[in-house]
Amino acid sequence: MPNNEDRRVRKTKKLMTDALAQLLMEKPLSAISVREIAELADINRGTFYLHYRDIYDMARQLQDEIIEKFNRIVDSHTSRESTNELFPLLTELFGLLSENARFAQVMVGKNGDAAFLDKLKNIVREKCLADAHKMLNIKNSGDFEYFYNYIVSGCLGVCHAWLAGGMKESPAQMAELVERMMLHGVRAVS
Amino acid sequence: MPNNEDRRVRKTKKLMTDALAQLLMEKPLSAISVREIAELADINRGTFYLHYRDIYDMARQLQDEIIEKFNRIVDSHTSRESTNELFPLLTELFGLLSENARFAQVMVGKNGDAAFLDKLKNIVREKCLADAHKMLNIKNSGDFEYFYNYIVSGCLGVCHAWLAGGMKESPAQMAELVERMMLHGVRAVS
DNA sequence: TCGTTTAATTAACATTTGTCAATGATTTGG
DNA sequence: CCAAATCATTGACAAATGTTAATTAAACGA
Repeated sequence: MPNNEDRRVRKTKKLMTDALAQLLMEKPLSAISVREIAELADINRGTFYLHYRDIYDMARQLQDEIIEKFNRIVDSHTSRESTNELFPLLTELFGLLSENARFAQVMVGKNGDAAFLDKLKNIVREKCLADAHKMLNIKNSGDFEYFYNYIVSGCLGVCHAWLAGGMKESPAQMAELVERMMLHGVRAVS
Repeated sequence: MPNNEDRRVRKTKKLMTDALAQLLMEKPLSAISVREIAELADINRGTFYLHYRDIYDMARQLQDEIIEKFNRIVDSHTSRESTNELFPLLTELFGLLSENARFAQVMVGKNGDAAFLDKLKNIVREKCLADAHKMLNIKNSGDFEYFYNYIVSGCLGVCHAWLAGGMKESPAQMAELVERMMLHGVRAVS
């Protein structure tokens, strides 16, 4: 039992997923039809609806698999007394992206889904805000909300650039770069 | 001649645009149908297709109107010998957002369109990269691409937070805040 | 104001999307 | 291996989407 799903389900889901990944390389989700996926995956069109409500539901479920892993990583780095070690957390997160690059690359890019980015942002918000205050050494300012958004969105932009550029750097290298930018800003780096 | 379009076109386009804006307040573009827009705007469904190919085409055209204005503002601040004055440019851009808040707020948010953000980023890339090197005082590093993405995406995240929060601050206040974050990072602010 | 031009409506149509019951095929647990 | 359960396929269907030609209505220029 390699999974707790029926082997047939795994097979057809993989077929559909591969088809979607292929289609996403050339057009946005909004231009992809169920019929296309079914034809490319060589399955009956009705079969699609046994698993997903529509194209967007399919994308959301695939996203949620990544989100869940993202969540677990963040949890494992904030629960244990929060040593405030940013680098190991970032390294793991970049590793997660590279392992799921096929979809993450699209979902974070111009053909991507803003809701996916929003979910990622909210996870960070809920779980890292306390730490963020400490780490960033921000005197409790009314502008904190903007600082937070600047940093988190900036990081996601870097993730996108990394994925789009073919992930030339290692997760550890990216973690180091991002940590420095977060803590000291761009100018202090170089 | 208040516009170069037929008065009827202006009227129906406004009806459709208002209907879309209203619908976008409660659901994403992918959940909005042509039929809904037509009913809400009280026009014939076929009339929609005289102006737009589909919902996404409509959104894209509305985006492009904002993009065009964005472009003009950036141009007017980079063409004239580029005094490198960031603050006036940012102030105008935040002003543009506030004037088009009804759509900008959605397009930048979680129900938004990643392609819209991508276009904005690319405008900045094409027109501000030279200036950015000077302003940010970055020694030509291989990581420049990441710095650039961090800053631009960070700024867009701040724009989103500002729009989503009801635009409590003035464009000038936001310009000042963003300028400081861009040049000196978050930590140096507060 | 009048004729011309252009847009909006209507109604019919083809295509696509989503749903469903019946059937056939495969997996799983025993 | 067998039987029960689960899944995929098929074909039919309703609803939604997109297209079109003919008609009606409105705006424009002179």
